[in-house]
Amino acid sequence: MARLTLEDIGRKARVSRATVSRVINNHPNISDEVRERVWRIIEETGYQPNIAARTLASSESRIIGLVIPAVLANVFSDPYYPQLMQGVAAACNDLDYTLTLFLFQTQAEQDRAMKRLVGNTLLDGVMIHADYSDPTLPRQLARARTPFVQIGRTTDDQDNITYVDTDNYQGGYLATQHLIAQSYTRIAQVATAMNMAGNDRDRGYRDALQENDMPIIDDLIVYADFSEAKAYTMTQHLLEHQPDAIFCQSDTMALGTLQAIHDAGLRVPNDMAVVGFDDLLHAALSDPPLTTIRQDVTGIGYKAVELLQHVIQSPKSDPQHVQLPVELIIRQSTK
Amino acid sequence: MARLTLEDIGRKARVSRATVSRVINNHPNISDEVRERVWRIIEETGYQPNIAARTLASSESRIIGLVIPAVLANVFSDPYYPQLMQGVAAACNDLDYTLTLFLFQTQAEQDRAMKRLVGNTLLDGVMIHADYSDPTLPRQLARARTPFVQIGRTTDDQDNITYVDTDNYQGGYLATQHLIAQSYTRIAQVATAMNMAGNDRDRGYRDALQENDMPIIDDLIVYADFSEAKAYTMTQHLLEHQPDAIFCQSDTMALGTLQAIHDAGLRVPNDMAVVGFDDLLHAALSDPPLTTIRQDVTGIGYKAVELLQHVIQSPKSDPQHVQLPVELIIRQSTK
DNA sequence: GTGAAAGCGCTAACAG
DNA sequence: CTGTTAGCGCTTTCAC
Repeated sequence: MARLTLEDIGRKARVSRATVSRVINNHPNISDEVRERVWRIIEETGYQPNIAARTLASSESRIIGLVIPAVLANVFSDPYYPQLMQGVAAACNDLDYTLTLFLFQTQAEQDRAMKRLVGNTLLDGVMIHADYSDPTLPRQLARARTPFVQIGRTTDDQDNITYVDTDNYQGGYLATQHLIAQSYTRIAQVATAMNMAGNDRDRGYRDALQENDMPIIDDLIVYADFSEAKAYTMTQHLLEHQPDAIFCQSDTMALGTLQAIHDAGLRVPNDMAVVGFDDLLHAALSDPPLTTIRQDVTGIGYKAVELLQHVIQSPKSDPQHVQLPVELIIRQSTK
Repeated sequence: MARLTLEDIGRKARVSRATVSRVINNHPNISDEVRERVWRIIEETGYQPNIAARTLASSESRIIGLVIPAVLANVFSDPYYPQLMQGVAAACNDLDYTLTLFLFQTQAEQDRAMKRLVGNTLLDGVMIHADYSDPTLPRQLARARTPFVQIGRTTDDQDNITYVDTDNYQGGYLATQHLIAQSYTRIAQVATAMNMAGNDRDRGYRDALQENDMPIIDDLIVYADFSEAKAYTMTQHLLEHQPDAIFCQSDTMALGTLQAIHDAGLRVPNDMAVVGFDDLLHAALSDPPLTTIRQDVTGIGYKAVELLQHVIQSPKSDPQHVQLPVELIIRQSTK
């Protein structure tokens, strides 16, 4: 059987195609009787509107895209992305959007697919996952007037862009404050460079120290680009300067740090406290279980869709900047 | 500026809209001169065809869907899904499909969204991730004549359905054969029930034993529904029957098994060998690193798209059943 | 409150 | 080889 059209439903319900369309789209000014009759036929027949036709006529598809750029896709084994996508998917289900996923592993792949993305009349809008410092995609989208929101930030100026992000500053601050409260005095940091999340966490760390009149000691700050191996090495350097606590900007790095401390013959938390960031990975399973900053990744995904919906509906409204709260999770790696 | 249409390009290139369409769709019988002129204008203007219009006119969208049903989404913290999606995404990029993702967490969510999926004129086809025994979705899709392929299998009869799957049988066989080759004689199994993957792995286990004239001992087979905790408990029972090796149907369960063995005061691999399955999770990081069966999850995702493309292009052709090879990865949990 | 009719931008015969 | 024309199935004025 060929697929039903509005015309067919109209015929069966003895009304015009236009009326059926109105019923489906909940227009006012339809008599209850007709409305009911039409809905009954629709249910009976299992009629489904043709989305392409609807999109063509109304230039609204209720399809949105999630873009995960090449640089980031490598990290995809991390539970971060699955969680993010769960949040995005949940919001799409709730708000009746269909989700398209653009996942790139190489820059070449991304460039090739960019066209499908940027000039795309099919998507009502897109969410792009941004970190590190490449603002190309956001710029292209802005130029093409495609509504979009950013998840995370680039180091670029972001004032005119709507984004959701974890409150990284607060995370760094809380972690450090917690260590200070436990009377640690030489609080080191395993940081990351060249990304906004890291910058913000670092600012939180510094502000917490300063507010407590504690010095910021350059020797107690090392950079480890998010990898466990690098964190291991850098922690070894750190130990020469005798910290009594270490704030790691990610749980993955904290694992390397824990290992380095262990291999140096020191005990956590007795000789050295460690705080991580994320509470995604093995934080609870590490030895000892890691005190860390939990970020609400699912919430970020959900919020991104809500923001995008807003941008789609009111393209002229002011850009919004949402920071989702973080939470200090105290386990056994600090006293 | 309003978006360009075929008509606009035609005007600029001094040809009809139909000709432009032909150029874009690589039709033969276009003079090289016109072809070149049209392409130049397209490049210059950055023209992008309207996908909705194209879909409406041709009833082909080059959009496909990936469905991950409710039961499975809970397990989403597992790196299995990210890897699968990487494969799917890579294939979509290569084959020029746009990917839509349907990710459900609850049955209610799924039911509500089902309509968007099943009668959907927008999707050329869908891949559904199937395991456990719910054949509802495949049936609905078949009824709606939506081209689809299955990733994994249900316990339902699947002869008339195209699917990709890991060669689970071979995995169970290889794992067991490896243990036999190492001269273990009382080889136990931590299995899972009610799912095809588990059934197949179990068959491989049994066949390997039988081919080597070794008895299948019921007391040496326990069931642990994929969870680490359950595996821990069941392994404790197992130990009463003095196995000298244990094949676990997943790495996650193997972690529980390792723990139980450790807590019983036994050493791996000296007192007891352990083989896992997946090589996804913490297999290489466990203590000791786990001998396991590696499955090519990314490959599964990639293959699923290729199969779907085939089904879309030749709906009448015979269903295909693809089993991807597995690989025995030997680490320190076996001698 | 409902119908008629004009398009949305494209593809695909059918002519020539 | 290229242009003309008729839809694809829907939304949306504009009448009544």
